[in-house]
Amino acid sequence: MAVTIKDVAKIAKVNPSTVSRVIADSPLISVKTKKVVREVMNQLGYHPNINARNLVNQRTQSIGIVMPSSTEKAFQNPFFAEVIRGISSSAHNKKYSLFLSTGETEEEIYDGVIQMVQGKRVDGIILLYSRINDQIMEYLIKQNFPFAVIGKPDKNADSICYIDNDNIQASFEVTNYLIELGHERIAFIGGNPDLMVTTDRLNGYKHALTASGIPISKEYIVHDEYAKEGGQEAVNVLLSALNQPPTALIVADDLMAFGVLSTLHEKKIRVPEDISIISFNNLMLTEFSRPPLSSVDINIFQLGFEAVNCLIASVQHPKKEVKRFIVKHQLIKRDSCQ
Amino acid sequence: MAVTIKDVAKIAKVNPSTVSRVIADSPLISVKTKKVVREVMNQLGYHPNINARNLVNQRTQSIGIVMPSSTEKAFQNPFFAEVIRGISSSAHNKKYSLFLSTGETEEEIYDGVIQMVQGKRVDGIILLYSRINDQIMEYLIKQNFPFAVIGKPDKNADSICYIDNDNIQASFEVTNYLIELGHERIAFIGGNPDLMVTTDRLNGYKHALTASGIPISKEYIVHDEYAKEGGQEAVNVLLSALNQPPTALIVADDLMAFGVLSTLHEKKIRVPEDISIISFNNLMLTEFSRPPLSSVDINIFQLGFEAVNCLIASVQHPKKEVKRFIVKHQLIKRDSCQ
DNA sequence: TTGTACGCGTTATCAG
DNA sequence: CTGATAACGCGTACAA
Repeated sequence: MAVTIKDVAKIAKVNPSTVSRVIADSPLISVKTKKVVREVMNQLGYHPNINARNLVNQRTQSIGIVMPSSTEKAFQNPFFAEVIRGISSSAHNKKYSLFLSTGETEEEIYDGVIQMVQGKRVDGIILLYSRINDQIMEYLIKQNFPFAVIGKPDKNADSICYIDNDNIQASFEVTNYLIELGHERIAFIGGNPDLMVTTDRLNGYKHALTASGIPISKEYIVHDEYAKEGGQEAVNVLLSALNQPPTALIVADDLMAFGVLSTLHEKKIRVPEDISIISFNNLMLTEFSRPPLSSVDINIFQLGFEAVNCLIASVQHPKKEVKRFIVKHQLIKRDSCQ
Repeated sequence: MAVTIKDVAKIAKVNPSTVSRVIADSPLISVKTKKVVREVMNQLGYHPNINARNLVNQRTQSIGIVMPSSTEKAFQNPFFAEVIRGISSSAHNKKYSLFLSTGETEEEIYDGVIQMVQGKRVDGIILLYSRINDQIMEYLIKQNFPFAVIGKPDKNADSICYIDNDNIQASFEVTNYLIELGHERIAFIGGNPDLMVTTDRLNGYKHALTASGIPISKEYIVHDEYAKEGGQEAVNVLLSALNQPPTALIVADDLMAFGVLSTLHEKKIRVPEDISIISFNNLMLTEFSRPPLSSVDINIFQLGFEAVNCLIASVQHPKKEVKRFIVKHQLIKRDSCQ
């Protein structure tokens, strides 16, 4: 059995409550007593039992992280490693721990969240994605449980704490960049259309076209979730089936863009000579592709970092208005557009 | 205040202990009582308080995951997402939750582990990497705390529960593959030499050379940690500075291989015509590189999956001999070698 | 088959 | 400044 507060108390010849106060560094305790107690603590190798502490405090100093279903290909996107890095960094600063959701299906993850919340295992939750009609988000709202979303909620956006890029604007700029390069036949390859990030990027693209008087063609808009298959299929649809194939591609995600690049190469279509391509997220890998991929840096790390800050703020001051944060983006020009 | 076991008891007109037994589905309780209690539980929306349960049970049904320091570039390697996917899958099967270490420096992570262990926050720990003289591992051994390592421990290997590939053999095969293709000037680009995986892969390479009577040249062995800089520097050292440059490269990690590929391209050195290249891990991305990268599939998912199995086995039967698992590997030939 | 009583390790309130 | 005591929510011997 591990050493408890009582053991320390006994040896230090004080009451357990005194030891507890020493741990909390209460100013009520005399310097002398503190010193004695701390010595005994070190000597015995005392460490507080976190479960007991959580139980009595009614809070856990830990945050639940909800990832997409691990069966989804999206899970493997380095995006998540990077948000978690940001989350981890800020959480550590604020002395919070991280709890990971597990589960392969929607349903399993949903149940896991309920366990976390009702079981009082975490003080707040961060959703690493935002999609339409998400039951988890609805549940958290109904429970009035503190949470933060990375991405833009599909509804109730004004009462939800979320951290996002201005994806509409980013996509608008990207599209304009291509237009300025002289392109008019610009296609959009999106990911899962249920994700808000996809719709936002699509909308920015549409706005930009409209603003420049270029008609929006349904044939130029393709959705596909998976990097490889998506890449192949999208390219086939856009370049083989159309008699007016696009001269530039906007791809909603770097990973998918890799798939597209690879398919284009197989088809002996040169980038950027024959077709330009630009994507989003600016993963570390974009500089290694051939040609190096132009991409929008969305500061993934900061998304995670600020999510924790916002969440903790709303955990500590549940009444205050919800915090929000828009993380800056930046178009990184490499060699995939001309 | 949330609904507790007492609330349920009161309404169901039974004793709290009876409710507790119903939760545990004790065979002592009559079917009738169970039904009544369960109805009340549903009606009130009862969920057990996990902290209270952890406290009394002296176990938490959760596993601590220790990643490399988040400042290290290695953190971003998709390898980790994939192990965690495997861990998550098995953990969920076995009703275990996951707890993530945070911390940027060595020291912070070490402290975090101590908190987890002494605070009784987790029942066991999985180390996602293995390197020489790891203080965390030494601590866990000293504490006799259940843990599993992904990779091979540098010492006490026979008393530690670990999950690994046969990296020596894998590297041996890879090297032979290149030798069979007719290469004799084969270089090795390794990662962090403190990692066991690096040494194992290096050793397999050396064995194979020796077995074929090819002398081992120090000039052909380069270590570099980072994908990009590593790629550039390694290529410079090997191809520009030597008067007998290698005709084939074995790279210890796909990510680094990307860096190498990119640098080679800048230098207008063709792969595989001018130089062959092969690497390890078979990340999803390897098929997108140009040329698609030959790589060793090490079944990352399974590494994580089995790690949980081994760990839980040793949590539940601390006396039994430690479990081990060697995950199979497979050489995936693509187009980067000739 | 169910109820009683106690303990798990802390913190917080109230005396002193 | 410190001690005694009552929670926190649950599980489990022991009793009935």
